[in-house]
Amino acid sequence: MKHQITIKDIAVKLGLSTSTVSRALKDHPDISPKTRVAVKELASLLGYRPNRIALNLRNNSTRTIGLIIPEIEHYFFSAIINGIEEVAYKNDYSVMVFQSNESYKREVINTQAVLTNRVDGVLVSFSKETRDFSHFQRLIDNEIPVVFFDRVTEELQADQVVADDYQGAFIAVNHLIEKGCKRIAHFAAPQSLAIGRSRLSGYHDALLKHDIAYNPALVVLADTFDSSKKAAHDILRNADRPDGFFAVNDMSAIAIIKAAVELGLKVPQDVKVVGFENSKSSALIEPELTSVDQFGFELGREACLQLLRRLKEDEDISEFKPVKKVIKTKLVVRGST
Amino acid sequence: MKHQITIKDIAVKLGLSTSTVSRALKDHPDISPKTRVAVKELASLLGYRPNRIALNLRNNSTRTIGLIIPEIEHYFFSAIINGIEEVAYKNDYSVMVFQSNESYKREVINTQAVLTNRVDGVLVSFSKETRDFSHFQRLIDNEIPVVFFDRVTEELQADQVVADDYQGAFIAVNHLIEKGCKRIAHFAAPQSLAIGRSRLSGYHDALLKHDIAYNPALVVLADTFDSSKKAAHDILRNADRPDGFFAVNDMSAIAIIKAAVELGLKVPQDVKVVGFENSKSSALIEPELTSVDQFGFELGREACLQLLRRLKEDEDISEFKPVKKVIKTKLVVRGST
DNA sequence: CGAAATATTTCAACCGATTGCAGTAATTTA
DNA sequence: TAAATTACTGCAATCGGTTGAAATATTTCG
Repeated sequence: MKHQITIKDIAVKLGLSTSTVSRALKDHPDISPKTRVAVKELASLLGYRPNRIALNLRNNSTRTIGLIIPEIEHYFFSAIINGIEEVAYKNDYSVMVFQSNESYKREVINTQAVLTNRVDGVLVSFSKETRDFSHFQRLIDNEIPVVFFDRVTEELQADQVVADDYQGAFIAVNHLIEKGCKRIAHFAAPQSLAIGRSRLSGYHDALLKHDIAYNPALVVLADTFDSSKKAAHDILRNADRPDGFFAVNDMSAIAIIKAAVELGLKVPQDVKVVGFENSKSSALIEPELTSVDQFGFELGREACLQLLRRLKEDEDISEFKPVKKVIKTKLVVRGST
Repeated sequence: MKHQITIKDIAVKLGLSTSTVSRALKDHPDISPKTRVAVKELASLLGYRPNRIALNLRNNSTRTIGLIIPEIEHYFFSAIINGIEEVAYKNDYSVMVFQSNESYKREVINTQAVLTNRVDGVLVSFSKETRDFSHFQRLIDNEIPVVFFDRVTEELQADQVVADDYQGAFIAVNHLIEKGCKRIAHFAAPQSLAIGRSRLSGYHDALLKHDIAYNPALVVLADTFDSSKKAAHDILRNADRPDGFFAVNDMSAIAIIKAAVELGLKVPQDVKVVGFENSKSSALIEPELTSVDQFGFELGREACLQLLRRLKEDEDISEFKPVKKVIKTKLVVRGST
């Protein structure tokens, strides 16, 4: 990088001290109008921009937010990043992105990276592998505000922003029942994730409400396209195949539709399918997918706003009360049900 | 943030000077083994981590890359970010993400943001609105290496990494012709973008090769789902409707398929469609979409690698020779042709 | 044993900007 | 005209770490 114009350059050229220049630039009342004008003119002439790093050092703040996320290349997460960046931008913060790629080990390294980069706060959605949270505890111990979103844990004293997974699952399954489904399967996420548990629980309670017995055989661990396609093939070949599916995400739901079509079944006549996410893809497939919108953009916004709130607070850690923000979900009904 | 352990804390506790501690931590030969061990032990006991910001200030480098991108919430770009983050991570760089949201004005602000954040280098794919490039020239004037990817311009002396748009378009249209299409429409991106021009040109030349006259009426500006769906409806209602479509991206292609289906046309029997991107969605729709894979992840990797190369160089700006890296594309044939 | 050589540690300046306090100049007041 | 205000401006320390040069401690050797 070229030599950047510093306050000293301006000071030397005008025969002033750096302190005077500094004060002139920020309209300090002590500085005479003449000096102030001269300094400002020269500053803009030279294209002076304050060195943020020097300020960072002095203020012990970087106006930077660290974002640790499983994978960017996934509609839901990219929508979240979009929301986060939007709020950060409006509040003059920058966002540093770190992917864990669903790897616990890499996630630990990511937490070290946000520490070295001295970000002011961190937004986290942890990996599927993560069971131990001490690397996040380390951030909290350093009094770096951490807000978890989507993938959260009760094991840490930290803010959470999540979609209302339980409610979303409940309305989805309720919808299937109202559409006449009697035998509803659930393709679930790992039960180590709260979203996995909440969605299963919503599924369970919606069945109960309609006096349908909960049948563990109809709950399958399958949250990717490939695993879901395979599982759907298997389960749909049974004589007593399900007439409805509630999938933990859209990819899984789409895989189910594809499997059903491949087996000569008609969607929604023979099998109805509901996804979770309301991704762009849900409107593209045929039939279009009924899905629970979990408002990723909103979720990102809220998570970032909550973090900014923490950053503004006088952090009296002894009085810390974690906040849990739940974003209501909404069923978007389309052709698959 | 809590008080972070500094070199001074260690120095005071051991009755040493900060210089000794600093040297001990980096195995400087001047330091006696006894001191070195003592310092290192205390450092790890206290959980000392060097303050990156102080180093940034001194070294005038942040080991941070700025990324300016139209929108994160788009498969192609998120794949690129993925590739970039991957390379940055392996080389111990961090990535700061700035969205332009396809807005020129915001893009200008983004370039200022990367300047204030004193990133070491910048990766850019500019907005559809951008006609004037002086904000990027400002970065270059500051001797901050800039690498453009996907959306590039010849107006600036800067490195470029692009997919082989011409070749991709050519093989796509060639494929349509070989499949029997006689009347091929092209849904194009704005001609202000190089990708728009290159893909049109590939389309044009593939027609020529097969002695099919180029018909301007078959070239439509439509690069979003909605605009493409509308345009496809219009053009497919004509008596002399096209029997093949080459769309500038997958969203556009999918919209065409949807429109065709809505009009009672069969894909690929009545109309064949090729997209560009090979996004996740292309394999989800029915029929699955034939598409030109532009390897977003690779493109991101290469762009970041090129930037890192520049960062390593002794930047003798007078001898700067821009590099243009072209990533070969590949046609992925599926059910839509 | 004392000087020279070597080993180890400290001093002080620096990176760029901020800010409390001291200092100087200009103006007002007695 | 001298003293007291007031208006400006500069000094120096600070943020945390690095590094050339100087200082001190320890060894080595004649």
